[in-house]
Amino acid sequence: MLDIKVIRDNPDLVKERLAHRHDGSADLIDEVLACDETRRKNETAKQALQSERKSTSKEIGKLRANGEDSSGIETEVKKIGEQIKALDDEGSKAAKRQTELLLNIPNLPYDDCPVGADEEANPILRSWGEKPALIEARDHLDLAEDKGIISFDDGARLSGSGFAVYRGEGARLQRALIQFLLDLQGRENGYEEVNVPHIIKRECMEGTGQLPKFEDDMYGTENNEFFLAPTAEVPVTNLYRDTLLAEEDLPIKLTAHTPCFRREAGSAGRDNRGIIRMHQFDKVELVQIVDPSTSMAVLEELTGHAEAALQKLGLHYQVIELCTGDVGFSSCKTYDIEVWAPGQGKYLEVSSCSCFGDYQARRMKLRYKDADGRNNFCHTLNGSGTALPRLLVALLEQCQDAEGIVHIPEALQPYYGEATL
RNA sequence: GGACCGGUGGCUGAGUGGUUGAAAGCGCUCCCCUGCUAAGGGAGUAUACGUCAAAAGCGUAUCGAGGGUUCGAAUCCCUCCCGGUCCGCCA
Repeated sequence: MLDIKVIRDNPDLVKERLAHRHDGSADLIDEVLACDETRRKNETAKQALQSERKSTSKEIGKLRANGEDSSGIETEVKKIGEQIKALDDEGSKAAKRQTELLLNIPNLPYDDCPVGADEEANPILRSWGEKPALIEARDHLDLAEDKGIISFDDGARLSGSGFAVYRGEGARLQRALIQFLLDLQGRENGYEEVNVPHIIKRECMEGTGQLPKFEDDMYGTENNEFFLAPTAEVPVTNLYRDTLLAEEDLPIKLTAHTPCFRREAGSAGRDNRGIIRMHQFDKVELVQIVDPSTSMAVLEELTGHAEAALQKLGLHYQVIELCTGDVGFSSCKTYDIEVWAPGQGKYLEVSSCSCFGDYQARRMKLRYKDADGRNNFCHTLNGSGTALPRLLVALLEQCQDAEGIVHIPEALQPYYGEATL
């Protein structure tokens, strides 16, 4: 969440930056400030009374020890106690409201973030590779059906729409991609591979900013105490929730393969052909926890690591930057990597590489002690590894030949074991 | 799931209602002494928030978490969480 001190000190700047998001969040700032003021006023008054109670209570102790009468002071202190309680109630009401508001206010877009209203305004930064020359690219659904590798009927039988079953070579191909990605990021790029629970506590979801704002998009269990992870970013980043790191521990680099579960409420019909948008999909994630001074450089590095996977596979892609109106709730700066899907005739987002600044770190109390012994909030970065279904779409559609044979990229062959599918 | 025992500062560990934010030891930091493969002496050693232009200072809170009792709680009561051990169950 945003630092209340920053809001307090630069309310106009905060409002101006939030206004670029076009989501109404800037309007909440005045109420936050009002709560903050009430809270602090009450706290100061309360502390003065507590101080009085403390010293007077000690007097009582002395009087009693000497066998003297203390009933007069006792009623006095009791009154102070009641006043304290009243102030406390009012103060904590303001504090609660303040937190509630802050949890619903998004991160400030970084100051070099391109200003724009929506995704139409996202600039394309670069592209890599060439669109494969194909007279008529077949859709991944055609290819998958022909080869019998992905079944939506099976998925529907088990779980309904939005679920798929990968069979035979399809299951194996996806597994090969996962291992390829984990080895690339783990062994070559120096990330620690972790295997984490997929069912996680509410506080984890709040830590990384999925809750309370996006509760409807999550699968919950048991009175919404637990949630199915919508992305590995949640459990992986929360590994360090409420911890104090040493400066030399940074950066922490983690990679994980997990399934991701999303309700995708309200997104029916949008980009959802085939396996492009699923309720459950696999992903290989990258997370770095870094010293704030390095976070922008790390974002570039992280994006490079995600790009490296596509380059090794020889898949054509482009990198765009999200403008202020499109950048995610917790993110202050985001690059999206979009891979070319000829069967769809468009680019598909496979990786979203974001810097969250200290926004998540504040929510989850993730700090480090610097060389001067001061505690600071870390910056968290999440270079979304790669969404497997979309990668699979791109691979099938880009690597097909005129006969519908899919030529497995060389880098993947050791994992898949065949040259064609 | 059941039973019992625990959860105190970086660590070990005192402390069962009144100057205890917390003894002692260890560790760590700084200083002093000492010419030698070591020892001794001294000082310091949590975090958050509030107050302040800021630092210092001051104040408040924090002894797993949250409630309660009380003039006053690490200490008593309730709920929950976590750990250990034993039993049951189990991929």
